[in-house]
Amino acid sequence: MPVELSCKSEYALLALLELADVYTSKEPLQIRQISAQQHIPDRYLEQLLATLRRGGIVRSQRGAKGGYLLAREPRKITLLEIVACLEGFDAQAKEQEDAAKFTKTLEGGIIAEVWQEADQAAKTILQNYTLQDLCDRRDARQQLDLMYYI
Amino acid sequence: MPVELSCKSEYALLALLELADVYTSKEPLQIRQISAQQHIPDRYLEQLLATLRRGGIVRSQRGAKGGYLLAREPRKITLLEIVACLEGFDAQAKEQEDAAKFTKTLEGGIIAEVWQEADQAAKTILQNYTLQDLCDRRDARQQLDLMYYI
DNA sequence: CAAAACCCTAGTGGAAAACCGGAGTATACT
DNA sequence: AGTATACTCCGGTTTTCCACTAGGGTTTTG
Ligand code: FES
Ligand code: FES
Repeated sequence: MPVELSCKSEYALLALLELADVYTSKEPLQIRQISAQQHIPDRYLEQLLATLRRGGIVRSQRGAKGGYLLAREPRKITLLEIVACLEGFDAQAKEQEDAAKFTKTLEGGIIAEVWQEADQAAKTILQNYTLQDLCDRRDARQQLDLMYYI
Repeated sequence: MPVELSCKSEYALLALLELADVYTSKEPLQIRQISAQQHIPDRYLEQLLATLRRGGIVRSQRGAKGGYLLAREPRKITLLEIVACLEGFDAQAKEQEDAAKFTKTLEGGIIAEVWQEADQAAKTILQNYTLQDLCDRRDARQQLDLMYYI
């Protein structure tokens, strides 16, 4: 119940998985291709990729034959970093003001502490997964499904 | 970033802390008193307490001289139970449909799995805190603040 | 019976999230 | 150089959700 998976993060992860698949080719992937493949509204995905670029997770190449590439190897990109990039900036500010509001009262401060502990636990999980891990896991699953099919 | 603390949960926890304080007296506490003490909109708190009652966390006594009491000792009420009661029912349904939507595609399923793992980690934290723990922690903090003041 | 409390159900307002559109800018290819 | 392509910036719209409000009903006390 407590951990949210926003539409934003989901779209971004799907897009990054696509980029991770073609990472070794060094060829950029275009918004259109990704949005068609993963059924994501292209104009919206554009915004997300721009945010990821500003966050240093993705590189972009402008002009004809342009597109997006991962800025680093999939092994070096954690899920926490991704979601922090997308929701982190304003969310972090939001969190600060929430903490401030709560800490005005003693009880509120205690509650905020416990919630931060829970939050930290969830973050640690996401910290320990990389894009590569997701790819590997998906490939393994696909193999398994194939074997069952036969 | 990922763990939400909704207004609902916050209000409910504050109210339950009040109830926990007077638990031994076996005297019911009224909505008005709680809302005044913790600055919670009374009409809203009413709904939350109703939900907590349906969830078996709180008992109510109707009529004049009525009010609310904890259904069990504070030691036997976990924070997870509280938040699950408040956001759980529709959130759980929501979660199911999300999982179903994601699992339609292979990538979506993988992502959902990871998120559930993170969610589980956060839940475990909340599972291991009871209302009594919060009270104790608050009291300890209060003592400390007092000592610094002197 | 009347007052005090809880009990239900619905509805409102506003903010945030998701999504769309248009004009601008860089790049590649001919 | 010129044109097509694709990213970039920024503003607007739609939709969804949440905190909150409201009104009428039921139970208990005295
Ligand atoms: S019920 Fe909300 S994450 Fe499981
Ligand atoms: S930034 Fe969202 S919980 Fe810490």
